[in-house]
Amino acid sequence: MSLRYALLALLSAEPMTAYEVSKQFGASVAHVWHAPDSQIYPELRRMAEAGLVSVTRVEGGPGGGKKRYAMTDDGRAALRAWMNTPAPLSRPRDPQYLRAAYLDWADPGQAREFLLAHRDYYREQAQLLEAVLVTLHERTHPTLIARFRHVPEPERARVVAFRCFAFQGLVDRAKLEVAFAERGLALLDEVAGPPGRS
Amino acid sequence: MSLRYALLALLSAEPMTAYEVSKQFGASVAHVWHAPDSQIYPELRRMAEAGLVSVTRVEGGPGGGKKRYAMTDDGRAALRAWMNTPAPLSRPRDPQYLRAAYLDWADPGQAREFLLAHRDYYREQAQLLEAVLVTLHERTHPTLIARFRHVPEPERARVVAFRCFAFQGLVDRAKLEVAFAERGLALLDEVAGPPGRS
DNA sequence: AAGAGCATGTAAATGGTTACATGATTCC
DNA sequence: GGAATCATGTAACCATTTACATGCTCTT
Repeated sequence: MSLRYALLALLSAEPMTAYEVSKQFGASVAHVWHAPDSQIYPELRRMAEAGLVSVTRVEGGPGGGKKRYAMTDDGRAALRAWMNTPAPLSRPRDPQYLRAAYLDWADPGQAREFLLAHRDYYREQAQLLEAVLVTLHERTHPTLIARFRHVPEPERARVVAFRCFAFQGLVDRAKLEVAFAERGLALLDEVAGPPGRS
Repeated sequence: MSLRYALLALLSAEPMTAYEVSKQFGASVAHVWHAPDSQIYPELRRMAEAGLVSVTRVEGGPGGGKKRYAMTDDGRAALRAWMNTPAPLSRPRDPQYLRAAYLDWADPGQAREFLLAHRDYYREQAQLLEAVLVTLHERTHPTLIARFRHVPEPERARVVAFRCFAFQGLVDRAKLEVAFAERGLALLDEVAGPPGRS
């Protein structure tokens, strides 16, 4: 059900076509809640059926017959209600750490590959997230710009602060994963003995 | 599919009845891959059908007609193969951070509740995980004891090292979440203005 | 004229959650 | 005798993944 609220959060910035949703999603909300197009399109339709968003056909422009989705008052209320509803903390389900815990079952070479991939992925993520964080601080993030067109100045600082709070958390997490992988790599060297000392 | 390998990893320690699996699961693997009984029992049956585990009926003892599951050579091979197969990194899907990013939509009171719950949950998790970590270091963890009955001494250090590596990672993560929640709480105070200075 | 990107999905399978269902045994 | 816990699941539903499917428009 979170996808629904992830989409509402995005649409709260401004009305968009499904395609724009799908693209802007990738640049913001997807960092906390990934979803492929094949989930976004049907969910938008269901949200329209539920009255959380309104649909208006837009003619002209590239690809005739686009639909423009706009959050309704019901949608706004639903998002607010969800935000105010305490949710049970999600139980861990992490294939990466599952592997890490039982890495004695893997070939040493594969274990190294696994940890290198982990490190590199989160290094890249950290960079990417830091780049997003900068655009949030500078208020140059596209979705933020769109949102601020109808948010009065006094509230803007508050919005920026929460977005930055979350993205800083994501950056910290990514860096933690890098450190984790590096400790794992050091451990592999240790367990195998230092190179050249078979 | 990870559940299957989580269960194999657990059964690699020693043969167990489904009930023992379900209980020991909670004390070890569940920290990286949670699963309820209603998922464990059917999955064990499917694993037996696939020949990854063997089933023998055990009479006597409490509750006549228990089944004892033991990992087969095929199971061992499947676990090893899975461990050596690079898996794509899992995309983020985190309801907690989704909320955090859009906390401007929540009532300040609810936002505080949310962050307090987050902090307390991960504080407790950190404690719990640290307790598990100690039993791993000391080699008093039940599953580890069972496993070591058929693992020769020279390999034991390696096994302990990887388990500790993963659980230390989990502890670090939990602590990061506590720090995250605390930064959020500080932010709430800041945004609302310090108390007594309306 | 070809290729990138716009635009919109459907279908089938898998995996996971929630709620329910039942009966034995051991400890107090 | 009652409570806890041992012991084993089923059924229905919901969410997610993967793969496929189609056709337009703008740029080079």
